[in-house]
This record gives sequence, structure tokens and C-alpha cells, in this order.
Amino acid sequence: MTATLPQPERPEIDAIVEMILYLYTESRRLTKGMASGFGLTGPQLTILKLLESFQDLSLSTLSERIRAQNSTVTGIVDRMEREGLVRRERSKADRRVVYLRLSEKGARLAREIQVEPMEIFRSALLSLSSTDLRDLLRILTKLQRQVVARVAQDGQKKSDGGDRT
Amino acid sequence: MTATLPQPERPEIDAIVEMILYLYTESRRLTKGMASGFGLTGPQLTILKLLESFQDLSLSTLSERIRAQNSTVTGIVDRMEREGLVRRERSKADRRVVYLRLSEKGARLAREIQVEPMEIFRSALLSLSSTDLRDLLRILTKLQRQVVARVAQDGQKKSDGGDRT
DNA sequence: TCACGATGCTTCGTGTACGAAATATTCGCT
DNA sequence: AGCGAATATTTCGTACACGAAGCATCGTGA
Repeated sequence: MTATLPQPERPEIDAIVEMILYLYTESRRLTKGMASGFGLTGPQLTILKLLESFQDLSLSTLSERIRAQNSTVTGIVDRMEREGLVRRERSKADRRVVYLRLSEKGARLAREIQVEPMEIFRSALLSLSSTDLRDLLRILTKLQRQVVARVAQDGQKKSDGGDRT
Repeated sequence: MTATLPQPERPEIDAIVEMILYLYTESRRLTKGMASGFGLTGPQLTILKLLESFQDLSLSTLSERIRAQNSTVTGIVDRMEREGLVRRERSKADRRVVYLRLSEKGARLAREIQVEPMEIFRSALLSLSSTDLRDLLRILTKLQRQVVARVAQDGQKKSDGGDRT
């Protein structure tokens, strides 16, 4: 499984990992700073903008979109509801489902905020040539495929039971 | 500042942001899973391996390396100290500084754990051709430069005072 | 129909993660 | 020497973030 080739690429790999970490954490930090100007946290801004774009998001759909667990989103929505930004609405079709809606105040705030989450990262991407952009997308796609495959394998191992708690 | 060009790249940019998010969160999640097999959390594994490589890391040096605030690392180290994995040691030269050292137990555990943090991401990178690897590094470097520049600007604005709390 | 597993959400306990304020120490300057 | 700014760390309050357990509801099959 682990390659036995010599790895002259080690320093390059370390550098790449470092940069991804940098780009991610810095974007997160700046989004947070942006959000705080409106009395929001980073995740709250993200959710606010999502609810502005998509009406009728259920809590689990929202969780998937932002790659968080339901229990995490429950908490964030609690706080946003407390602030009067969103409302919970039980689905009539399936009473287990909770739909999230922006309140007037929430909708107003969403309109007022002109930036996307990860805005800095996006605007940095815009500065790349279209060739670089295409290459980046292509390579990242390959990477993602690799990771997805490994995750699938891992998930299988777990349900096969070859696993100590 | 924001370009007024037409942006046919919008979907590409969204896709790239998505992928970075995916790669980061998934790597984090798998690192965590790995760590839990040894009774550790993700950040604890990261710190354990760092302390194995570098002796005499001060708390702030460590914070910088993992891109976290001092107050965050204080907490993580508290818990690791409680578990008997690390020791705090005041520097004699500068009594404000705290150096972190692995205990016997910590060192043993570090030796036992053969993987790096973000291991999945690293191994996915290894599957790329060296051309792709070079290109990726080159493009990410450009991106990072852009983000650094924007962060520097932002930092300056703040100290210039053009800022509401 | 009615037991029962699956699904959607919440609750709870623990561990990050951050910023602001507090504390201790060092350094620069006079 | 000694005062005030700067630095290293901790403390505190709040907000994620996750997994496990709990609750309500839905769907299916006997």
C-alpha cells in the first residue's frame, strides 16, 4: 500500500501541505473578521448567505453543504434563532424535518453583506491566469479522487469489523 | 479592487473552493480517527509528532507552527500534561518562556505512531506525477503570495484606525 | 395493524479555537 | 536604578465541532 519508491518529492509535499493549511486557516480567519463587523461569527455568515440563495433548506441538507454534523448545526442555528435571524419550521409532509428560513432581519442582513465566505481565497483565485486556474482544478480533482477512494476503503474496513473501538 | 472583468471562471472557482474545503476537512477527520486509536485527539497527535522531531519547542513557537493561538495550545497541552504525555519546563534564560518536552510515555507513544498528521492528503499527493506536483506547488505559491499581500493590507488598515471595533 | 428498523433532529459531554484581559518577566531608555 | 513598553503565557467567556445517546416520526413488511 505505501509506496516503496524513493521520494525526492518529500519537501515539495511538505510545502504543499503547509500551503493548503495556510490558505484554509487564513481564509477562515478573515471570513471571521469580516463577519464580526456585522455581529456574526464565521459559520453564521456562511449559513446566512446559503439561506439567502436557497430557500427551504432542511437542517441536514445544510449540514451536508457545509460539511458539518447535524449536532453542530443545531447549535449554530440555536444561536441565530436567538438573535432573530432565522426561523425553524417543521415540514408538514415529514414532521421529522426542520426547514430553515431567514427572518426579515436575517434577509436584510444577508442583503447588506456583499461578500462570500472564503472571499479572500476567491479573489486570490481570480488573479490567476485561466491556464493556471484550469491546471489547478485538474490537479485538485485528481487529488480529491484519491482521497475519496481512500475514505471509501476506510469506511468499508470499519463496517467489516476489522476495527478496535 | 474587485475586478470588473467578466468572470467565466466563476464555476471553476467555486469548484476549487469546494475541493480545498473537502480535502482539508476530510484529512482532518481521518487524522482524528487515526489518533483516537491511540487515545489521542487530532491536535494532540500533531503536537506529539512535532515534539518528537523538535526538542525544546516553546509554547509560542509551537503555536505558530500549527497556526493556532497561544491560548488554544495552552489548553491542549494542559490535557496532554494531565495524561502524562508532556512536561512543561520554564526556560532558565527567559523565565517567561515555557518549553515543552515529551515524557517517557509520550516518547514511547510517538515512536509507536508511524503516520504523519494529514497523512491521507500526503499519500494522495504521492500519487501525482512529478509534473503535476511541481505545477501544483507553483500555483499554490502564487495563491499564497496573493493572500499574504491581502492579509498585510488588512492588518495595516486595522492599525491605521479606519475600523469600527 | 403493528412491530421495528431507518431517518431527522436535539441533548450532552469533551475538546478545540479564538480574543480580551490578567499576570509575570524582560527590555529599552533615561 | 527604575519606569514603561513589549513579550510569553494563562485565564475566562463564547462559539464551534464531533460522537453517542435519546426522542419523535416515518416506512416497510409480516
